[in-house]
Amino acid sequence: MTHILGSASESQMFRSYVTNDNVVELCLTLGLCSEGITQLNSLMTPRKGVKKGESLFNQGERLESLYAIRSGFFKTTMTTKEGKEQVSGFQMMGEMLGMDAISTEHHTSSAIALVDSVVYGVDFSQLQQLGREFPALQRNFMKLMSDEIVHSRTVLLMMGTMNSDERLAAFLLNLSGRFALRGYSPISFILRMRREDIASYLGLRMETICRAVTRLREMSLANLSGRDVEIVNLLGLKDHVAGFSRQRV
Amino acid sequence: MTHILGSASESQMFRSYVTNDNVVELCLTLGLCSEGITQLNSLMTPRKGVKKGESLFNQGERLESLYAIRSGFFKTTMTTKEGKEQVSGFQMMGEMLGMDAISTEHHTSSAIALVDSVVYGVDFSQLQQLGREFPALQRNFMKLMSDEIVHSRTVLLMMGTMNSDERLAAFLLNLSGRFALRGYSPISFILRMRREDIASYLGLRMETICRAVTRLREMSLANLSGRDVEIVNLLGLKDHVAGFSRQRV
DNA sequence: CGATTCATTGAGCTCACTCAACCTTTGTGG
DNA sequence: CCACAAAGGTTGAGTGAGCTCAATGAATCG
Repeated sequence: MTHILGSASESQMFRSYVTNDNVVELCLTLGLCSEGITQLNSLMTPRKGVKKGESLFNQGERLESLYAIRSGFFKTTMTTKEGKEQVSGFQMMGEMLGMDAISTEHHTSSAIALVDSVVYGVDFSQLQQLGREFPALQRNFMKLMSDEIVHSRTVLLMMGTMNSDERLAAFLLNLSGRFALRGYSPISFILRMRREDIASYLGLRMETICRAVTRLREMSLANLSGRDVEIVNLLGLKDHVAGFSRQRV
Repeated sequence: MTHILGSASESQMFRSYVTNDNVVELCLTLGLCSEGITQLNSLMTPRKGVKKGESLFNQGERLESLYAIRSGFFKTTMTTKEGKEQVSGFQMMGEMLGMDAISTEHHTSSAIALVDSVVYGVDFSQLQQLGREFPALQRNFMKLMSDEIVHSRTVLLMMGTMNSDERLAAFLLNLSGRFALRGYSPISFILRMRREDIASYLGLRMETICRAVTRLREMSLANLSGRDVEIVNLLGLKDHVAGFSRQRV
C-alpha cells in the first residue's frame, strides 16, 4: 500500500487533491506546474469501477497498468502454493496499487475491492516518459515507492516486536491517521475488512483479534462494535503502542 | 535489501558485473549503452571502506548518498524508542543500500558492516539526472525499488505463515540463491551474521534459531556448524519451505 | 426470512519464549 | 604464543501467548 502519513510533502499533495478533486494529483503531481498536471491527466485511462469482492488484478498477471484509487477500499493478498492467503496491505482513496509489479512486470499480489470502488489506470511507461519531462513527478513517484519500502519494514518491525494488543492498536492508529489526512474523523470510522483480513495482515488469528478487541475495550482505549470503531483514548492508544507511535505503522 | 534472485533482467545485470568488475553496473546499468556506463561511473564517489562493526549510515540521519556494495556484508536495523533492535535485512556485494530514505530524505534504518566492506556512494539527484538521459537506467532503478517492495512482502508472508524451521530454511535458501548468483557455491557458504541477527530478522529468538538448526540437521537437510553452512539436501529444503520455494524469500 | 458468512467466547494445547547453565569461539594484552 | 576475558552459541526445563477446535450469536444478503 502507499502511505501518505508522515511525509510533509505528501500532506501537501493531499491538500492539492482536496481542492481539485483529482486523484492522480494526490499521488503524483507534487511540485508539478499546471502544464504538467494537464498532461498527467491526459495520461490517465477512464475511470473504472470495481465491485465489492471483485479483483482489480491478480497475482501472476502481467502488469498492464498501475492504479490510483479514486474512491473505495482494497486489500492486497499473496497466496502460497498451498492456497494459504496472506493479506499484505489495505489501500484507500488516493493511494496507488500495483507498484510491486514493476520489478518483474508481473503482479506479485492480488488487489480485491472491499467495497464498490473506482480507480484510474495509470500507464507506467507513459508515466516514465512524462517523468522525464517533469523531474518533480519522477522524484515524487520514487518517493511513493520508497514509502512502500518504509511501510513494509515498519510492519516487519511490528511483527517482530509487538504483541497482539499492540499490533491491533498500531493498526487502528494507522487507519486513524490516514482517515484524518482525508478529512474524516480520526476517532470514529468504519472498518471495511473482516476480522480475518486484519488477523492475516497482523500475522495473527481471527480469534486473537477478537480477544485483542475485548482487551482494548477493557482498557478504555477503543470500542469496536462489529466494524464500527470509536477510539476512546487516542493518546492512550499511542502510548500503548510505545515506540511505534511516531512511525507510520 | 535489494534482491537479485528471480528476475531475469537482474541475472543479466549480474553477468555484466562479473565480466567488468563494476558494481554499479550490477545495480543499475541494465540496458545502458557504453556512453551511459561511462557517465554512470563518473557519478560514483570514490570507494569507501567500512570496518566490521561500523555503520555506513544511521537511522534518522539525512540522506546524503545511496550506496552500492562493492564487497562485504551488511545488516540493516531499525530501533524502537525503547531501544529494541529489529534487523530488517542483510545486504551483500552488488546490492544497494539507502533506498528507504528516498521517501523522507532521512534514513529509517541503520546499515552496519558485518565484515570489513567497501562501498561506492551514488548521488541520488545526479542519478535522477542521468536517469532522464538514459531511460533504461531510470527504469532499472525503479525495478530495484520494486524488488525491495516485493521482498519485504515476501518476508511478511513468511512471518505470517511459517513456523521456525520453515523460516530458517527459507532464509538459508535465500542466501544460497544469492551466493549462487555471484558465482559462489549455493550449498556451502559462511554466515556473516550472529544467530541473534538471524533471529531478529525472522521474528524469532536466538534460542529458537539454535533449535531450528538442530532440527534441520536431524532432518538431514542442512548442517550448520557455527557460521559454516552445508546444505545437504537442497531439494528437500525447498520442499520443506513448501509454497515459498519459487518465491524470493 | 432463511441461508450464509462473519464475529465472539470458552477450553485445552502447542510452539516459541524466558531463564539459566554451560560450552565454544574470538580477540587481546602480557 | 598463551591465557584469559568477552562475546557468541547450544541445550534443558518450565511457562505463557497465541493457536486450534468447537459452540453459539450477530450481521448480511439473496
